[in-house]
Amino acid sequence: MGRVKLKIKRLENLSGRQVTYSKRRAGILKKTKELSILCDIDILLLMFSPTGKPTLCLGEQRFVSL
Amino acid sequence: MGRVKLKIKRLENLSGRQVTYSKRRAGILKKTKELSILCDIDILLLMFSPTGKPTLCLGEQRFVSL
DNA sequence: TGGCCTATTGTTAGGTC
DNA sequence: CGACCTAACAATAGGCC
Repeated sequence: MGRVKLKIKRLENLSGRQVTYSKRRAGILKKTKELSILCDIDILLLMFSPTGKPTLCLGEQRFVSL
Repeated sequence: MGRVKLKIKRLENLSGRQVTYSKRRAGILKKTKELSILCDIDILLLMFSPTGKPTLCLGEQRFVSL
């Protein structure tokens, strides 16, 4: 999606990785929460930003960025 | 998306939850892998199906359904 | 359950502030 | 870094096998 189609390979630019990370992280967190509610299931999601900052998501609970 | 807009609330029908789980799980797993590759980061995703079957995904590695 | 199909709605790249 | 905008492209609900 987006104005241009991205090839799924490592983005060479750090700032580009951070911007893409922030945007896509929001989308994945949203889908994760929706799935946990729709299907009434447990989901654990832990990811680290390109600079190492962790984000933890436990189902429909508010996600925690440490 | 889809033919009809779904309200984000628990699906009352078990078979419906399983079908939705299967379809959306595939989408989330895809996005998780893309993000780990694009941004060169670590991601851990663990989720349980409506019947309790776990799926573990570690970044770009092939996901493991136990 | 899983794959295919397609109308519809959702996500996001690039840019600006 | 986050919020907002919007054109493009992607995910998916429902249906059928």
